[in-house]
Amino acid sequence: MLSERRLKVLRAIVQDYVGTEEPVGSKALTERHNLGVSPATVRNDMAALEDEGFIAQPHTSAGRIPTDKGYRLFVDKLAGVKPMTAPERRAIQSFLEGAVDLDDVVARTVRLLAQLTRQVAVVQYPSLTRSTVRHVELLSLAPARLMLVLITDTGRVEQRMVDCPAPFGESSLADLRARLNSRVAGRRFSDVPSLVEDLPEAFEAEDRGTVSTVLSTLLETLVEENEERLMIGGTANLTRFGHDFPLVIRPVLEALEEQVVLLKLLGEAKDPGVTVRIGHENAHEGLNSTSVVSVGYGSGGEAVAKLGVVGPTRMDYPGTMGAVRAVARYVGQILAES
Amino acid sequence: MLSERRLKVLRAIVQDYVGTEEPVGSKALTERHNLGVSPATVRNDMAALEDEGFIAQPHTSAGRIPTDKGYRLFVDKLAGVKPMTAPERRAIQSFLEGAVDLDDVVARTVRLLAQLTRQVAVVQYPSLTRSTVRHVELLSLAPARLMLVLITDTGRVEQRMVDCPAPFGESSLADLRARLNSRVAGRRFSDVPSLVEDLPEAFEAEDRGTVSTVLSTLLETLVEENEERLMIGGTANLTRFGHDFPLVIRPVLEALEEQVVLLKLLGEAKDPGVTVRIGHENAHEGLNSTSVVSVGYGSGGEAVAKLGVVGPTRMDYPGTMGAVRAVARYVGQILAES
DNA sequence: GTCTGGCACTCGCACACGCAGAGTGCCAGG
DNA sequence: CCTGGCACTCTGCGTGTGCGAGTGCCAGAC
Repeated sequence: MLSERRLKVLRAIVQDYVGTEEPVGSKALTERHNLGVSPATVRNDMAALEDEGFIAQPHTSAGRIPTDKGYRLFVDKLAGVKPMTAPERRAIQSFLEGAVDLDDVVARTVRLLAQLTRQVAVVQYPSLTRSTVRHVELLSLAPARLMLVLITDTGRVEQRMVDCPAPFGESSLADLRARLNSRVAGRRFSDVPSLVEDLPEAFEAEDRGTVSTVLSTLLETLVEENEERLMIGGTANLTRFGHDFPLVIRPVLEALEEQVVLLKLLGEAKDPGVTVRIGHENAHEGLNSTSVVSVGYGSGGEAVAKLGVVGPTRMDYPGTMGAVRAVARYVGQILAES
Repeated sequence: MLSERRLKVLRAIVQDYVGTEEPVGSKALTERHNLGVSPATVRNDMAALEDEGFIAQPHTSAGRIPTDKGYRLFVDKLAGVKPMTAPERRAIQSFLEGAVDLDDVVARTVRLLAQLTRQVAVVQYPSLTRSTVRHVELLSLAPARLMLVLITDTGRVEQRMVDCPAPFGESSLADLRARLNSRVAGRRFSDVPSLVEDLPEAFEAEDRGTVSTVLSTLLETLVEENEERLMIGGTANLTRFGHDFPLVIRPVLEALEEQVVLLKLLGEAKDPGVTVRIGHENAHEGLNSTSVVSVGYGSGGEAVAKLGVVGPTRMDYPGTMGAVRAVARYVGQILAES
């Protein structure tokens, strides 16, 4: 077990390194933090921390930098979440309040997060699978062609074309529309399949084919996981990454373009609060030199999607976690209101 | 006026520089292109080209690189558009054919363009202002709250909440829906305002307020220029930009995040064919070291939106122009079919 | 007139060298 | 267990030098 002072040393190293981006040595440490001991003592502590794998030196006779494991300890034990100041909160709120629709909410959230954290922001659209149906609309485009429009409680709209096996009359259409809505409106997506199962039976034989087609299209839309979309922003902040540029940011940019990767990344974080994944804790190789700070957000009490930021492992964890948490909270409020 | 051979020299310089990314000297030129003259002669030609401002040397006694003006001449006079090969065309087509909805078409187009050109791809969503209305749907969410859904011929769906000044009955709603659609379905957006102008008069006094509100919301949606969206991709290709990294790509990334900037950029290109804007021809400062190759595309004969790529001024113009043109053509086809 | 070969010149780049500064590990003493 | 001291090891930086690529110009050939 590490002594109290060694933990303090680790914390000081992380803080200094995050601030200066340069390996920190024993002398600088004692000067900037009043640890009450001499550099030599700190050196011993550092040697111990290095043995345990919390810090490392890039080259012999250079200062130390934290390892992923060191950051992990720092995040878990040594640092809290830095809450936003009152002016910051007000700024967040007023920035988000101007949004006119869901796209706009997401877009503003991305910009906001990117600006606050000066990192790359990722915001997942409120997920279909966990939200509820507000309305299902059916439009007749041609005798045997319908358009299915699904509206969710988060304001998201999905539409699909449906080619009917047989022409479908206006009255049947109105009937189906009414029945469908009375059953599924306000219900959770996951409940929909069982709720509409027996619906075709209520129709004439000639219409059943079409009804079934409509229903299966609806179900497809609901479960279509890969339709989960997200928006990213603040990629210009990657240029702040470090000095050894191209090699580091290339894979990051590539990973960011693979939405599947990002969705998986966000999805893996099961923690109800703010989740931090540091360096190699991220499964994707291109993100091995980054940390991902994410959190769920939702319109009601429950989380329906994730948002977060991607930045260098050398980041201001307390500040970033505070910003991410605050933004998630306010986005939730905005979504609940609309 | 420049002699024929001098133009050939310029062309050779551009081609070599694009290939090698290094300043090209007189000796290398005569070796790689059979110009039929000696290096000394080429040197004289190069001096002339430099006097005219088509090429420049980064440092005394280094080779020459083309200037923006040089690239301009190259694009205008010296190079054609390199058509795609048959296999490439097939690949484009089959890649785009799998798309399920408009978002997917745009997303696939972006990926495709980025891969083909190895540059940053930008695709504007089919613009509202030039397309036609397929259907307008009105849903009652609460006694005095409606949702307006607008579906365009390009498959785009826009929705807006409408708060009514007074409760609005189901029958009035059905009436309004029917009247609205009979007037505007299939019409161009620009014609809609005059077509619905007198619509409130057909309703009872108590409903007129709501009808007017709905109409103004509809018109707002139609003209809302800033709702023009676009998708970008292939930003990882920026890492191929050059050696002097951060300084160059930082402003480019920033410009790419400003959708307004990009939309203006695409909008400025009035040419019906492929438009190329080189270096300082781009108004935005951050893009002064990039070239933008863009073209309009559309579902019918007419262009409804733009797409293009952003890359270093040192790019393969014929190939890029070919790829952009080909992709635009096939996207147009796909949109027309759906 | 135009092209060519030759020649002297200019730079940028890569490499070696040396030096200062920061940081370390270790040890003996408080 | 902490501290001061000491010898050692690196990195980074500035300087100097040689090499090679490329240029401009000029006199002569076609």
